[in-house]
Amino acid sequence: MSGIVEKTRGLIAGLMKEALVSAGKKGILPVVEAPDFVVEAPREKDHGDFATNMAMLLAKPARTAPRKIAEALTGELDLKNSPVEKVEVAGPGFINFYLKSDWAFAELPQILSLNENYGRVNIGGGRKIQVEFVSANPTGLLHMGNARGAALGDSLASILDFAGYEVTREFYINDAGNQIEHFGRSLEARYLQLLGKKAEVPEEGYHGEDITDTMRGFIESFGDAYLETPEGERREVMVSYALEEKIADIKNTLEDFGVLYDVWFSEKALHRSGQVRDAIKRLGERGYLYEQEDAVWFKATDFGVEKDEVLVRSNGVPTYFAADIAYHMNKFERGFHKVINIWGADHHGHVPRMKGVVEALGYDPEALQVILMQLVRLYKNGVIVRMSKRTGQFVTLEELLEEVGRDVARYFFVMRSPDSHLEFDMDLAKSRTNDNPVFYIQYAHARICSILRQLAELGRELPDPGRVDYSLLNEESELMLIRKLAEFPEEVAASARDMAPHRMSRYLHEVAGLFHSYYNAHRVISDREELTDARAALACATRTVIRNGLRLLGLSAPEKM
RNA sequence: GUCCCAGUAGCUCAGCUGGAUAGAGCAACGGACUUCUAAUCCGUAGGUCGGGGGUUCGAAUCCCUCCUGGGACGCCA
Repeated sequence: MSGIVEKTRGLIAGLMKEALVSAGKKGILPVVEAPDFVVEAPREKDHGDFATNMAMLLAKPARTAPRKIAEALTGELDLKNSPVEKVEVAGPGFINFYLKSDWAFAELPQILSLNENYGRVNIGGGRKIQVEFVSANPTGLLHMGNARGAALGDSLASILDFAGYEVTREFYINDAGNQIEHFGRSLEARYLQLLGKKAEVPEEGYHGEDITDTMRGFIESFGDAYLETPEGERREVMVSYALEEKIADIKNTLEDFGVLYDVWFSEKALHRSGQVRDAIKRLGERGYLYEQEDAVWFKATDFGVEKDEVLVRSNGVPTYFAADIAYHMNKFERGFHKVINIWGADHHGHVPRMKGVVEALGYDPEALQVILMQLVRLYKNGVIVRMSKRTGQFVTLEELLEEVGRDVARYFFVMRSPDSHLEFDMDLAKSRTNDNPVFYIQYAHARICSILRQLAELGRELPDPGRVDYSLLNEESELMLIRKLAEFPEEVAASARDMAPHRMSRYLHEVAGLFHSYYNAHRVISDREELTDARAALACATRTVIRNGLRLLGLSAPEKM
């Protein structure tokens, strides 16, 4: 399950701990607890394959200069039966480990035999985890911000799944509340207008062309049958007709984007089933509610939030917040070990009070993790495109997919940290040239496929991974590539731990880069049969890692470009 | 006014649970296609890590403060 890099790291950490104990016993160093040291790959290749900062961390508790400690520790290291070739003390007190060049070879047959499962790790231990993302208002089309959330959430879910969690992808449908009221009035107005009556879309309503389109379809089915129907009833019919259509559209668009949900959760259902009422009741029983000016308030200030929050308005209608509380109570009742929400940064004020609610309900607030993404700025022809809902002017996910395609769109959204304001350069995204970073990775994959095709044409079968002489892979670029490939399982674990898909996109870019360099310097297919076998195995392993990584990001791995 | 995010090469961004000489892509400049796909590679150049203080063996990373940009502060969602 764990790769050679992790094993070796653990082995070195073990050796260091033993050396520390040994030095303590002999009185070379004071007896001290092992500090929280790291064993990591140094940036500089000259600093060895692994390095540890243990000696520097011991300086204070052992009251000794770090270099002196390092010398003492290296003297106690028992390197028999280990892949370590040489150890050096360097810099302010680092201990650098230089390994035998074949130390990572064992990973290659692992990659080849595990194939599409290579990189799976088990930090999740099968625990249930939920990722709720997009959850856009079902009253309109998906915009660039939703698209970012979709790419991010889906990739994160895939990564968590690969890291050993049981993942549920969920979309919360806001099909109740005020905006549905506005939605209904907007639909009604368009309906009346289309039938030649006088009507106005309310100021706070929905002015987009899509609303009109929807009502055109409605009229095709029902004609003017609802002209005389009482307003309330009429709007209800229209809302339910339009929601069905809108939600289907959203679902389809997301599917085109490669995003499939396990659960579509209706807000309205929370109200109908009484869960909103139950959640409020539970908060009341636990003493976190009070009444003031006919409204029911949640004591958010008990949880360090600036202000208390209204749950039930003075007119008796629960707020959005109340429904959200019921929703989260429902999530935790379903037994999720962790609940991840992906929200736009404009909702950041909602985070502390939501965590407060989770605690008030009796759950661990840390079990709720919110990833806030900053806004997307769209550039077209070098200028920023202002997107505004009021004017109905924004680039939809549908349009984006038409213009740049799924792979490019998804890659652009996950190549940046959610914390950064994402600059989406439409011209760059549309370019089919080497400016576009997406193809760099895919091209490496396609190149490998091409090599393997040629081998097949030559009638050469891929060697049995167990029978390859990997020691023939002794070029510098080969060793670097192997090492990078071997880091894949750790990269999966780190991406899951940090909830950071952009780590994966960067990693894949590095793998592709190492392969491209290698490709340009050395030929895989040669007349040396053994060498060809070894290099073909390496190429094949590279393809596996790239393919698995691309899959986690929801990108295709083309065999030809 | 309070809070959140960001400020790192000309541009877009990594790195931020403190570690060695701060990285990548693009753009610029100079090279490499009779050889497995040049959507590639090799090389050169490019930096007061927003400013200032502090913490310590060591700070892009932690703390304080100021500046700039974006966002949030509703009985909206």
